[in-house]
Amino acid sequence: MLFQMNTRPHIADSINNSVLFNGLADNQLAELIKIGSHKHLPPQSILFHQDDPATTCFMVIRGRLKLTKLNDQGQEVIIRYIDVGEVTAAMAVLKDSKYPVTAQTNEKADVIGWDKPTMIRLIRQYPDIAINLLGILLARLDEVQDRYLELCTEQADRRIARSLLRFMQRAGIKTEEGIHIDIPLSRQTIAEFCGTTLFTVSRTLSAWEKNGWVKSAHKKILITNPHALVLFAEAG
Amino acid sequence: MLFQMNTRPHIADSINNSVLFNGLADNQLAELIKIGSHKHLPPQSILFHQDDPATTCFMVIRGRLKLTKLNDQGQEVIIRYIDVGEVTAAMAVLKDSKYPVTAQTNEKADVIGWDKPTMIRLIRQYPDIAINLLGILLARLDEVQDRYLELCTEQADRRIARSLLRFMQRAGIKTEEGIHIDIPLSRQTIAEFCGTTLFTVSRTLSAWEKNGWVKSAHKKILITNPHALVLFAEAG
DNA sequence: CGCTCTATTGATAAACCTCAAATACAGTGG
DNA sequence: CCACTGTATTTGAGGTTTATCAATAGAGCG
Repeated sequence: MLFQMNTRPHIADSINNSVLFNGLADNQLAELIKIGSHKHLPPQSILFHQDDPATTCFMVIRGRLKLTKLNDQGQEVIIRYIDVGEVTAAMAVLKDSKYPVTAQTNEKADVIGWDKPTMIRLIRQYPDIAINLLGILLARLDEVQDRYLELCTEQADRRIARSLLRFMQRAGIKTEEGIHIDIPLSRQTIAEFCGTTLFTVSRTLSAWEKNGWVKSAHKKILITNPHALVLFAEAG
Repeated sequence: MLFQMNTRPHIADSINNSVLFNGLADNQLAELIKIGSHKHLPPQSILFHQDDPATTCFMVIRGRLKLTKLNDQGQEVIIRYIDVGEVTAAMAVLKDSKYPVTAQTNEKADVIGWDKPTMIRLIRQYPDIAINLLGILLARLDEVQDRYLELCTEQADRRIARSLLRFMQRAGIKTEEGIHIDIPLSRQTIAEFCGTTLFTVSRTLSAWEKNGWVKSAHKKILITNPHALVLFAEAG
């Protein structure tokens, strides 16, 4: 176990810093790493599809998962991103529950999966996991409800601003030029996240680039004036 | 306890049929009824406000709560309804978590509240409660995400159709004329539920009334052709 | 009966989507 | 290194949806 933790320090770190397994001892975490099924995902691959929902709970060890939903016409909407140390398909734990979302990668990623019986056993063994899971779900419910409110009441440019700020909070890296968002974000991707079209996103970002609020180049976004963006998002 | 259960059969029924307390024995339920703080809510009253989030978990015993969110400009959006036997503000259980929504009544309602220490004690005593709560949260997360998808990708009339169908599922009563929705639904209310305006709802319902799909009269909605509504919602 | 809240309907305008065409960019294989 | 190819992005024109505003009518309630 120690060997594993030394050769793959990122795995132990991810699990150790995860909210789900918060409170567990080191040897318990090592056990988790051992019993989980490790999976490497190449870029643009699908971990599970909404038409065939996961029965396994996954934690991201490296990279990032994109959780999406498709409607009848095949239009895609981004529900959220799952970062390192975060879990998805935790509902595989619960009997009779389906959670129709699709998880895919933009860039290569590694995940650990624990199947239903294992998760149930884990929860019985460490009841804190259930409590942690409750907290995670509540945070996500709250976030989606916030975005639902925004989608209902705000217009596209403000939703785009809020989306950028959300991405910034999740994956922002400070540079001397500004805050760089460390996710490859196409116009299409941003549009799918906040419910608009890539054209509207393009026009809006062009305008903000003229204002000096952002700088963008092919899937890379740099926020040069976060303050202005916040003011715009909140007050118009 | 038996006395209480006999004089207020609806309370015991509500708790007994609740998902949250599923699996608990009768005497345990009676205990819950006893230790909870009972509250009667007149129509149009606010149980808790998003600016002052609840620290108590509430279960609806009679009537129905409306959960809403307000944005900066005071525009209201309906997150969901909490029916008899359902709970809200369950996050009061978790330390450090805030859940900024407003719970209010349209018509008079009764609720039982359990404060944070009580809920924590209950969960420790009956771990099934945490599992049940997980299931409830997952179902709600899924529902909001569905509506998020719809709001992103579908236009107003189809969202209205889907909203009516959701209300029908929750509060539909079969009559010889059709299915009556047993919630007072104004045009404004429907609009706040699916992210449009009362004018669009009014026009849409007028059109459907001409089609013979629905019949409506002052906050009362009767769905006379559910099948047509389903077809319209799914296929356009 | 009058007051207030709700609903209808029309006219207008704004936001934003759709489509088209041009340009820029990244990666690939010669 | 360069042409080639497919993907991203930009920008414009035009059209549709839907919000906004206004004016009126109806329903419920004291």
